[in-house]
Amino acid sequence: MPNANLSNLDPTAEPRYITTAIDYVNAPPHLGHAYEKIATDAMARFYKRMGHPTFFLTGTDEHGIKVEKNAISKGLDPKAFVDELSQSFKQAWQHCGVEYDRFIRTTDEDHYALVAVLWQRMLAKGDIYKASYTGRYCQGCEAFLTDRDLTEEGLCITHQTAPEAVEEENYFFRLSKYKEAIIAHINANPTFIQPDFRKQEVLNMLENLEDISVSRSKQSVSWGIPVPNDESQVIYVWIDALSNYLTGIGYDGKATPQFTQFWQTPTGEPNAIHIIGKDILRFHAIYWPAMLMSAELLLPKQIFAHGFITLNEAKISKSLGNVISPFDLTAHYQLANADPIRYYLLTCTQFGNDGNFTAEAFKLSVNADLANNLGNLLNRSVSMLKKYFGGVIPAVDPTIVVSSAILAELQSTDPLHQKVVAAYEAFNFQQVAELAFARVDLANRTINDMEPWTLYKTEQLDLLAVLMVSLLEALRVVAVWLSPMVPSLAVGIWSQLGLPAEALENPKTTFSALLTDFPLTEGLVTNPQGPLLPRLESELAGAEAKK
RNA sequence: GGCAUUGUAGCUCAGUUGGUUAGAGCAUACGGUUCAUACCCGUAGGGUCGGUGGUUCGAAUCCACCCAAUGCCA
Repeated sequence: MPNANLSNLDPTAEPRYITTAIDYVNAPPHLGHAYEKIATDAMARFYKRMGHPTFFLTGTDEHGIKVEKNAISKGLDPKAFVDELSQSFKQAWQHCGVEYDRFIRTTDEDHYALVAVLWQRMLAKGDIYKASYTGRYCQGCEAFLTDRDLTEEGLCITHQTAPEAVEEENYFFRLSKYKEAIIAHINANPTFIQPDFRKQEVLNMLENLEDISVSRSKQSVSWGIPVPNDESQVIYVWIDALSNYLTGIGYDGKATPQFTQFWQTPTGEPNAIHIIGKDILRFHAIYWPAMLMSAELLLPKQIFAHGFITLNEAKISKSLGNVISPFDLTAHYQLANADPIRYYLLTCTQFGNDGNFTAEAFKLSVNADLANNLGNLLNRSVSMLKKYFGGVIPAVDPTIVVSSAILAELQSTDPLHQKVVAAYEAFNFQQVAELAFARVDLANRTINDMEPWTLYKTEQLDLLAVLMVSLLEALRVVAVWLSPMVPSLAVGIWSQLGLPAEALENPKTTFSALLTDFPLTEGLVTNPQGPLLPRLESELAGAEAKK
């Protein structure tokens, strides 16, 4: 039995609770949804490799008028409708190698229970009160519209008409009460909101803060969690959706062990890291902390607002008809797995800024880095080992490594490993790749400089052996470093090196274990399997053609 | 209109507290190599660091103003 107190003594045992936003199940997942899940997955994998007890939550947001309308228009019960769509998100994440610890749905039973508990606690605190609300009512929908249901021009998406202002009685949350406390918290915790420039935006938003409506009448929206003790009202999106982070970590209103470990720690040290899109920063940086303060719970450690992925510089949207799914891309390029997509999305931009996907840039990036530099290095290295040493790791003379600075560097992990870790900690996937590929480049350069084919012909087998092992060692380590970003490719490298792929495949095997416990020892039989990743030659025929 | 962010080679970006000839990757041209996925290695061209004016012995780096793009707020 692990002892919670003992584990607290080890800094690497500090828990990490990392979450994505939950996606609204109105349409199937596309590249934009995938971007956030992949980045969060890479971070979760990184934390696990660092030895942190880590919990990675993602899921779907399933209530609201839009889902209700869509279900009805398809002749489906809302639950049946969301069951299907939610499933499509799960499948997409499996396809993308996104390995979450829980997939939460706002229609989950335990979530209904927690939302009711939370509501009553906020109510008891005096933070929820009834008042009249002026909503935007659409005649066509026969319902009040939310921000989600409106176009950028403020028109109803389904009917393209302007909604009329109608008054109804709703419950309100005393958001304004927490204004000063939130400002103080943001100022006292400089990394609470990331990237830095978003912090000022939030402080700006806080200047004019009003209470928010947190319920709707049942006549306007029936598909939602009912307000406790008031059958006429349904809980509106904020409390329902944001509290998924509490349900997801096993909170039921009482201090469960999991909740105590990952959220409400005895030390008061927060662990939760919310990865969200920049469009919902307001709700996470203001509404959510206020709700948590009201419920007297700890605030998250950090809220990271990432940018959007555009497609040929255009926003991905159904109305533009440029929606591409991860499935479309892997099918089109006949990819064995989604790692090339993961690699491109993670490195095409600094995490936090917007990124752009184009077929050309995708092809260049994947071919140059993954196929040419990395894949070809593996291929040429294991091929030479086969040719020169029958594919078996030879004995090496340790004095040769010491006397050759280049070979020593190829086999070293310090200080590069520390830099890789620092880059991950900073969500800087670009830099992780840059550092890993510096090692790949060094290996390729060394091959050219030392000409192993000449060493073979001139029978300098001792030096040749050290060179070959140094090259394979560089590959072994690069695979470890890149494994949070491109897990399948990393496993492919280890498998060709004859190393136990299942050790690398297991997200909980730590960096230190991977680096030290699985050396390339004399007699190890490698397993050449041809190119790690074929070069992408085909052009993306166009989103519309793929549908 | 208010508050911010960004503007560095064809493209994507690094440039720490101001200090030697402004860097990387990709792309382009030429050369080399042959173990390898027409790969890899090397060399070269290419930038008045958005503009103007200041501070300084010295500014991409600090200050002021202006221009452009973007985000949030109103």
